[in-house]
Amino acid sequence: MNERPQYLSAEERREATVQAVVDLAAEQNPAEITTTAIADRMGLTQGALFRHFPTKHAILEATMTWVGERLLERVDKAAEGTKSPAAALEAMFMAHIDFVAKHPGVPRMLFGELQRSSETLAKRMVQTLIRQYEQRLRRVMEAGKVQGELDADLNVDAAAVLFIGTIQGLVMQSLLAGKVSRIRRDAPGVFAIYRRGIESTK
Amino acid sequence: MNERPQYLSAEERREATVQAVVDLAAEQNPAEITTTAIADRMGLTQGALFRHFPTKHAILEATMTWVGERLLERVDKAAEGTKSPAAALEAMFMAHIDFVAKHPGVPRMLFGELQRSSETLAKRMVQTLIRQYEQRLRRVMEAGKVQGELDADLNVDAAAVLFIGTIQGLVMQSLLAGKVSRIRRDAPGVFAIYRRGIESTK
DNA sequence: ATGTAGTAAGTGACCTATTACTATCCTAAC
DNA sequence: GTTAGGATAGTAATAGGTCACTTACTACAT
Repeated sequence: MNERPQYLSAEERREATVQAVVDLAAEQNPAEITTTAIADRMGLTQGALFRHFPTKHAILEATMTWVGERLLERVDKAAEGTKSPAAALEAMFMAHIDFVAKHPGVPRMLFGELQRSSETLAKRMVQTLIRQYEQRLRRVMEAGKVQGELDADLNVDAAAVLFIGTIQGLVMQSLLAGKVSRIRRDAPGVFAIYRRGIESTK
Repeated sequence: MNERPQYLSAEERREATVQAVVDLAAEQNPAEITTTAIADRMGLTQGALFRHFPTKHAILEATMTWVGERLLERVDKAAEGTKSPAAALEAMFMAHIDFVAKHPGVPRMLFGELQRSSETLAKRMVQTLIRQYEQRLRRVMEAGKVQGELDADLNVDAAAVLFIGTIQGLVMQSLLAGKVSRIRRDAPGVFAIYRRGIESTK
């Protein structure tokens, strides 16, 4: 047991801070996360955070970077091991659902950041993230159209919007029920309808 | 011209206050709407609001009541003049999109209220609203299954979740682009995919 | 011994709500 | 009609709380 206070390096603290934010966002309204709450969670005093980040906003930016990297990495990896575009889409969906179920605060933070009136850096990062995500979706869908798995007349832009909306709907449902477990439970049924909407009639 | 200040009745002020909140939510982050901002919009001083509402939260509650009544009324009316369940669903969707395009702050307020950690009355009202909405959707969909327009094996609960998610996705897209007009523009394409996902294969 | 991680105690900005006072409206009596 | 006067809508100022961020100092590591 190490009862004495243990000083961490700057990079370790930055990493731990981001983790604290992601965890807190799962438990409470992301908009209401204060620097005091973050510091408490880490066992530090509030002022200590400003040794590693110049502003609270910089903490949010670091968190967005973390989220973006992790989410895209997981979704990409899920798509890699698949044999067809339709299978890739389903794998991406399930990987995304898995990520959201593990970090329920993340989609809420993203949505909250998008609502900001001022053009903050964090908001810009979220916009970039979602655009990159949509680009991946469109690429897979185009491949699916060529291959014949997906409807030849499919509106790929609309399908990408709906893909993300599908997840957003599940997140909303989990907020309604107050249970994160609903996301995993309801995901297959919702995706089945989505797939039916984009696949070719065999 | 009436240059002199004109006093309004209590009920008129309550109505005007709700309108101010709905309008402000369209322009800025609903979470950042202050009583000063509401009062400024109405041409009053901040303290005057507390003549008509005991707390800021009471203002939000009144706004939620307004939103719930208006939205359900419009959706119900749209469904009335239709000849089939599938047509009713499309009319409900378009009425909802029309409402959201006219009041872009509304879905953002609802989602933000759902995120509250504390169990506020306003949060409860949003939960009730969405449940009532889903109930209407399920009823129409069940009728569609009986009639044969919708897939006999359709998971009605999942379809209701996706219906709302579809709108949520469009709202997110409008936030990404910073243009409310995208909602109306993209709605038909997105709904086409949704309908394809739930209708019976002819 | 020196640089860095952390603390404790502020500071000023902003926000909700209250209070003491003023302006306007409405009604009833003349 | 005019007007006294109570009821109500509104103002200005401020109290009290919370929040992000700063500063002066201390503990720790190498």
